[in-house]
Amino acid sequence: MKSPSQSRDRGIPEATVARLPLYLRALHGMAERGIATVSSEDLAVAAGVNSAKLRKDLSHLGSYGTRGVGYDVEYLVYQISRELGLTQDWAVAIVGVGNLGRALANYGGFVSRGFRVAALVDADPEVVGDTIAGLNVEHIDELEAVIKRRGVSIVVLATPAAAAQEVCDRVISVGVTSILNFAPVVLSVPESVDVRKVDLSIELQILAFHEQRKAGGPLMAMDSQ
Amino acid sequence: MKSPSQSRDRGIPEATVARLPLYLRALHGMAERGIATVSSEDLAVAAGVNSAKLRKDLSHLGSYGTRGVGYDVEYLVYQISRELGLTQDWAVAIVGVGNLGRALANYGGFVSRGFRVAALVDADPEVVGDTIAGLNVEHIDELEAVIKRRGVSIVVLATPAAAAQEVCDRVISVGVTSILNFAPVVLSVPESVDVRKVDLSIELQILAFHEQRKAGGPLMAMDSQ
DNA sequence: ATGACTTTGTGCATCGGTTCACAAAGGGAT
DNA sequence: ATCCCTTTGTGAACCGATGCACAAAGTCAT
Repeated sequence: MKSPSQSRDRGIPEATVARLPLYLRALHGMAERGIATVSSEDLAVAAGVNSAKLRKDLSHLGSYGTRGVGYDVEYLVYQISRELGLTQDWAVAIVGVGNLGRALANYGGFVSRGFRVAALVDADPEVVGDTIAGLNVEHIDELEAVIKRRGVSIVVLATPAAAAQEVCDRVISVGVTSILNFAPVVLSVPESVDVRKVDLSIELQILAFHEQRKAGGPLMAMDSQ
Repeated sequence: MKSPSQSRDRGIPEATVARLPLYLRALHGMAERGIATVSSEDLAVAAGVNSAKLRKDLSHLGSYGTRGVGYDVEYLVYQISRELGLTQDWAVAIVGVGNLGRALANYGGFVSRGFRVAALVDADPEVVGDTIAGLNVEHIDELEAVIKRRGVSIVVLATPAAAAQEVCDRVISVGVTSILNFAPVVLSVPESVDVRKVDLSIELQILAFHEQRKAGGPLMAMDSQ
């Protein structure tokens, strides 16, 4: 039984959660430029959203602004970081060290946000043993052992589509409950496991849809295929 | 036929558009396995959505199913492809040939969907002139010329954050209206330009949020699994 | 202190999207 | 043809998210 409760409501809407990292990014930029205080209007512009939405989002975390003044940049950075769980350090494993896996391993954006690439794993004997981004690539046979040994709690799947489900099952079997999937397949996982997916070709297809509409529109019979 | 305009209702909801590529992927898999006909229930499972949603989505394109039977796989592939604009070929330019740009250039998922990487562009003299994925890397000074010469209509930004807005402005100046942005910045563009963004670290942050909550939020309730 | 001014936090109307649940439409058997 | 079975397509209720608009709460100047 969950009462509305007078304290912090822990039921933060998904849509809000998805925008918090955006605010955080904008705030980091401001902190770097020495801005101490920011209004919802300015922060909204920097994050590319509208100010009412931003205020409502922040209000889900608590009442951290000062009326007539705005938000303290440092303080807000801390509050959002804490809410997102970025005040602790997360060990991430990347499985699949092809072009994409390599790019992810070298991507600076992770480290700067409390994420630490703690392991690289691949099946190809050609790359196992290589050092990428300062890390030794380990063999897929070691997958479970590596995950346990390094305390990995988030796994990034950058394998070929055909291998993704099996790797997924295996990491779940050793307790991983958060997966970021780049393979173009629908993973089937238990309820308790969180999967987010990024499909590069899907994004392009959505762009193509809109582009087509702009270029031709409904009554454009150029489609003489 | 229908009241307003006799043609297909062109107002397809965004949420539906975003799922069409998912259905398409599932259908391609089925076609390969020789499945001729599929029910909304089976297709929904394959695409990872619920069947009512799938039927409503498809109903926006038209009435392509047969009651009591299901959908013809080949026919549905064609209809969705056409709707998404994948029956034509799209020339894509990738700007920024770092780790990520390279990964994208080599990513097979594009080609297989009517997208053709038509140009690679970078600012670093070290990589300009290299051949990657069978393409010559051209200098950023040539950006506008290359885009016009190759008929590029979709640009993928894989540059450092600091360079993204300038490149964005320049490609827009030569008529590009669809941009896929991997740089962690909010691009400012005219109304008429479509930007989709993929931010790898944002996805991880969302996972971290949920992971933290699972692991025991502020007041851990410890329910007995 | 007081009043003018700024900006937050939120109640409320609205909108788009999801899900339910069922009538309508087809196939196949007799 | 008629009946039964399957599955689509969709009206309608529901649900979460968005955006407006404003009272409440603070700052600053005098």
